[in-house]
Amino acid sequence: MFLEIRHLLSLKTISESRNLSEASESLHLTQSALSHQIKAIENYFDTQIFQRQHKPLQLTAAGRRLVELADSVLPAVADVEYELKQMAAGERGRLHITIECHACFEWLLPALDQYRETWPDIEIDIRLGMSFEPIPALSQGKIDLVITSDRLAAKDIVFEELFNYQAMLAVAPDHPLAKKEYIVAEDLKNETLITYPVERNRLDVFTKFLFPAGIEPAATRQAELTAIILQLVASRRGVAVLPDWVLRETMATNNLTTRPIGASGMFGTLYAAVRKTDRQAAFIEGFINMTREIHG
Amino acid sequence: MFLEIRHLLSLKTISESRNLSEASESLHLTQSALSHQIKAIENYFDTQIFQRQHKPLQLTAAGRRLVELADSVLPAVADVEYELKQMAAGERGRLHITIECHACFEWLLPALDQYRETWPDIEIDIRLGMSFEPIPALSQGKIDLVITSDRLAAKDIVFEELFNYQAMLAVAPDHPLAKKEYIVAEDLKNETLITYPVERNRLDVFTKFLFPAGIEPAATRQAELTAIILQLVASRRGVAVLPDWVLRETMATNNLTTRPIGASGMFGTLYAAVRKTDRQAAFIEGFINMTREIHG
DNA sequence: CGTTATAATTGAATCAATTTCATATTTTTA
DNA sequence: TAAAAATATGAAATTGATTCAATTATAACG
Repeated sequence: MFLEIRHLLSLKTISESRNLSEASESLHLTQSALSHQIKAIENYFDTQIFQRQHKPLQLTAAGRRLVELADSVLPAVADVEYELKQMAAGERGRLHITIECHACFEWLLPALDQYRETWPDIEIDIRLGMSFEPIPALSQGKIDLVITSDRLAAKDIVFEELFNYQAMLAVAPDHPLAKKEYIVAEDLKNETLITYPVERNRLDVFTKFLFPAGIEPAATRQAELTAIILQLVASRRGVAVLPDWVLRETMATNNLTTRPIGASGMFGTLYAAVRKTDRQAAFIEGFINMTREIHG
Repeated sequence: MFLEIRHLLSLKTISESRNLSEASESLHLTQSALSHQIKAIENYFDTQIFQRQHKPLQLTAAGRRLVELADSVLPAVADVEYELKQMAAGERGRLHITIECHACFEWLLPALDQYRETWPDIEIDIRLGMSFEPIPALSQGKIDLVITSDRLAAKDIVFEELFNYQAMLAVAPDHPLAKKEYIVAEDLKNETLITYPVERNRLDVFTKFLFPAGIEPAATRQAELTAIILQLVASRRGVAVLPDWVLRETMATNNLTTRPIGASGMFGTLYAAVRKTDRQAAFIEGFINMTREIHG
C-alpha cells in the first residue's frame, strides 16, 4: 500500500479547486508541497493523474479513479474520527449491563428508559448473568457494567456503591407472620419460601439468615418474575424475601405486608462494577449518578 | 484528519494477530513501531484501542470501530492501487473513439470486436464527431482517440498513420461512366451525387475534386448508412465517392463498378490521433497495430 | 510465591519522508 | 510579445515515523 489518506484528501481538494495554489490554501500547505505529492503518486503508479498544460487542471482516467476512491473513503474516515471523539468524550459508547439480582429489573428497566433520554447515543443492552462469571467478562470487555451486591477483588475493576436496601419478608396481610414485629429463622420452618430460580448460596435469605440458623423452610418454589412472586404471596401460596424497593411500590396495589428479617434487619448494598478505564467516562458517571438519585 | 491508511493497516493486522510482535513481523516493522503507532492514535483520540493487561490483545469498542473502518477502506484502496497499476501497464484503460468519416464504421466495428478479445479490460466507446471539435476534446481528455484524415497541428497530440486509401467513384455496372477509364469533374455535372450527411467542405470529393474544377453535380442527396448509399448507387439513383476498402468487399455482392477519381486518382490517409501521453500505452499501441494489420 | 520467559512500553537517536523556500519553467492573458 | 499567473524543481529544513536499547509489565513455571 502506497496511498495514504493524505493523498486522497489532497487529490479531492485539488479536483474541487481551479488550480493547485487554490487547493494548497484550503489544505494549509504550499503549492509546492502539493506538486511534490502529485509527482510522487504519478511516479509510484507510473501514470499521469492530471492532464497538464491545460488551464482548468483536468483529471485523467487514473485521477478520476483516485478521486472516486477519495469520495468513498474520506467521509467514512471522517465519520469514524467523529465517532471516536464522541466515544472519548463519553457521549457515545456501549453500556452492556449484567445484573445478578433478578429483582433489579424492577428499578433498572424504568431507569434505563430515563437514561436513554439523556444519552441517546449509548448502546444499551441487559443480560442476565448466568452463563458466565460477570467480573472476568467485565475485565475482558464482553460487558461494561455489572450490578451486584458482592464486592469481589479484581485489580482493573472498581465497585461504585449505588444504594443500600433492606431485605423484607413479604406476606399476605392476614398471614400469621404479618402480626410479628420482625421475623426470626424459625418462623419460616413451616412456610413455603418463594425465590427467584438461582442457587441457594446466591440468595441472601439462605446465606445470611437460614443457613446460619440451620433452618430449612417447609418448602421452596421458584418464580422468574417479581410480579408472579408477589401474586403468589398475596394469594397465600408462600412467603418471599425481597428488597424493600420492590415492595414499597407494590405493597398497596398488591395487598401485601412486609416484615423485617431478624431483630436488627437484613441489609445489603448494590454496587455498579465497571472497568477502571471506563470509570471516568461521562456515560458511566451518568448511569451511576442517575441510579443514586433515583434511590436517594 | 489524523488517521492514515498505515494506521488502519496496522490495526487490522494486530487484530488478526495474537500479539504485537507477531503483527509487527507481517508488517515488516518492529513491535516498538507498532506500540508507538497505537499510542499515537490513543493519544490523539484520548481513548483506549486495546484492552491492555490481558493476554489475547483485546479490542475496545473504539478499536473495534477502527478495525471495522479498516475492513471497508483497505480493500477499496488495494483495488484502486491494483487498477492504477493495470492502467499504467496499459492493460486497463478507456478508449473513447471519435470518427470523422462515416465510412470508417465499415472497418471499425468489426475491428473493435476483434480488439475486445485481446484487451478485455479496456472500456470502448465510439462517438460520431459532430457536436464538438475532436482534437481539443482529445487534448482535454474527453475522448481518447480520433480517427481522421486531417493532420491538424496540436502540440500535445500525435498523429499515427493507419493506412492509405483511394477514393473511388461507385456506379452501377451498366452506368455510362462505368466505361470510362477514370472520372473527371465534368462527368459529374449531370449526376446525382450521394454523400454522407456532413458539410461539403468536409468531403474530399468537393474540396479536392469538384470545388477546384468549379463543377456542381446535377443533384446531391444524403444517406446515413454506407449500405443505403451502395443500394442507391446499384439501383441507379445516383453515384457516390467512397474509399476503396468499402467497395472492395461489397463490389461483388452489391453489383457495382468503381472508377478512379481524376487521371492520377484521389488518395487519402487515415490517422489515429492520440495524446502524446497516451501514445506509449499498450492498449493504444494495440489498437494502432491491429488496424494497420487489417489494412496491411 | 518467587523466578524466568515473553510481551509491551518508553525515551532517545536515527532515519525517512514531507514540506518549505527559493528559483526556474511553463502556460495564460492582455 | 511581454507580463502575470500557475506549476515544477532541487536543496534545505522540518516534521514525523521507525528503530534501538533499556525498562516495565504480564504470563508461565517449577
